[in-house]
Amino acid sequence: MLEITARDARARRGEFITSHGAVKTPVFMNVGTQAAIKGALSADDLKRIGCQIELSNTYHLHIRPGDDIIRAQGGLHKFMSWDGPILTDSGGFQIFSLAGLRKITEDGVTFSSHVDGRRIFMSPEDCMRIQANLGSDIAMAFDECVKIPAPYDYAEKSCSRTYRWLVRCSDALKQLKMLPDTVNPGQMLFGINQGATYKDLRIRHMEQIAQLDLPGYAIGGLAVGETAEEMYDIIEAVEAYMPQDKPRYLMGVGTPVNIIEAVSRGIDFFDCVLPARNGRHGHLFTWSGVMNMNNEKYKDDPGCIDERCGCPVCRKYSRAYLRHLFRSGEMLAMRLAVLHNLYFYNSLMEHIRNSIKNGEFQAFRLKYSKILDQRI
RNA sequence: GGAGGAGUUCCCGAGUGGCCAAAGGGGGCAGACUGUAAAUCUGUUGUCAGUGACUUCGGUGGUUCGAAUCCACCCUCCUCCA
Repeated sequence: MLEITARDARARRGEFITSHGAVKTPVFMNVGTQAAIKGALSADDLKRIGCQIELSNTYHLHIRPGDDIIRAQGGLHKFMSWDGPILTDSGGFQIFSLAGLRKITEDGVTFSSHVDGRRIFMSPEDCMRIQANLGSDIAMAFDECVKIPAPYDYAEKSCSRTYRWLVRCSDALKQLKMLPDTVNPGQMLFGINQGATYKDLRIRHMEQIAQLDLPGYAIGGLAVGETAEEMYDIIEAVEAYMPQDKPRYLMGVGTPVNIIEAVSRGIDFFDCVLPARNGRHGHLFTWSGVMNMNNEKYKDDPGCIDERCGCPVCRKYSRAYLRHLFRSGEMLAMRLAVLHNLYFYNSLMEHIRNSIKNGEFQAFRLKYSKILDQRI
């Protein structure tokens, strides 16, 4: 259950309880695919940058080191030394992004491992067993993230298969949680809405999965090539059919503006690789827009990244120094940039939550939804 | 003093008569990135003019329809022998 504590139009502020603590929503989940935040951040760093919940990946951890190993180490929380909530993504996105390496059937998906090429079969039941071994607080359903644009026929077939897979996921996880040695008895399953850009498919699928009364629901398969407007339209269409008292998670999204726009359409959970990946590449998010720290114009800039940012990096280091670190290929460049970007994202969410509480979200949205994605 | 070798566009370095403004790398400049096969990938890097023109391969002359490439002399550097 998502306890909703404030609303501003469709935007909601709330609290979601997991076995590793409460999550204040809207929330950004910090992505650590392989049980690590790329950019050399530790679990301690996550605390410093205001991370509420971390996200890891079923497919990646199954391949390496192996979910059995993580289970034997006491589960993912212990393994990576993070005692806060964890959501594990199912590998559905990898079905999409590793398209050249896989084959999909009703039973499940056969992958070639991107690590060593060996063939791996994963069914919805396997996916749940793996996530149960990891012991995450939220397990994501095994879905197919369909490529956009997709032929209607294919999207429809894929959708109904994803629905059947969801039923199997739900049944499998119930069984797994009843085992006496289950790693996380409080593990919850979120279902994932699909349907490419077809609103009728999206809505029909959402209606179907809502009936399973799962602890949360995600919208998947967006931000994969369609325009932002198309994405917003789909969110609006689907949101009307999502249970009010359950968290809504927009998977893989997005830019700061994407997030604000999605919150205004009723979304509560987000995750995205952008702050970490772009940070590693020198792109930094600020309250005045996005800057490329590699640019020559910063070579002698004594200011910090963003005066309005309270992150540990902005309190200490100049743009000139950061640019030097990037130009020199120093590992510290990435670390500092990712620290800043994730702090920025987490603090963006905090601002969003506060503005909803104070009834100022629409003003906040008006003020920032143009400038935050702008290049400076 | 003698004998060999080398000097190429910001740097390293390929090129030994036309397809060469000149491979490749580095460096520089810029762009992309949305449930992470990404510390990655892409573009650009003589000048001016938007197709084309002009200047450039140590220097100066020469051979040739045509030279970074061949010849002569000069300058600089390296190695070996005295």
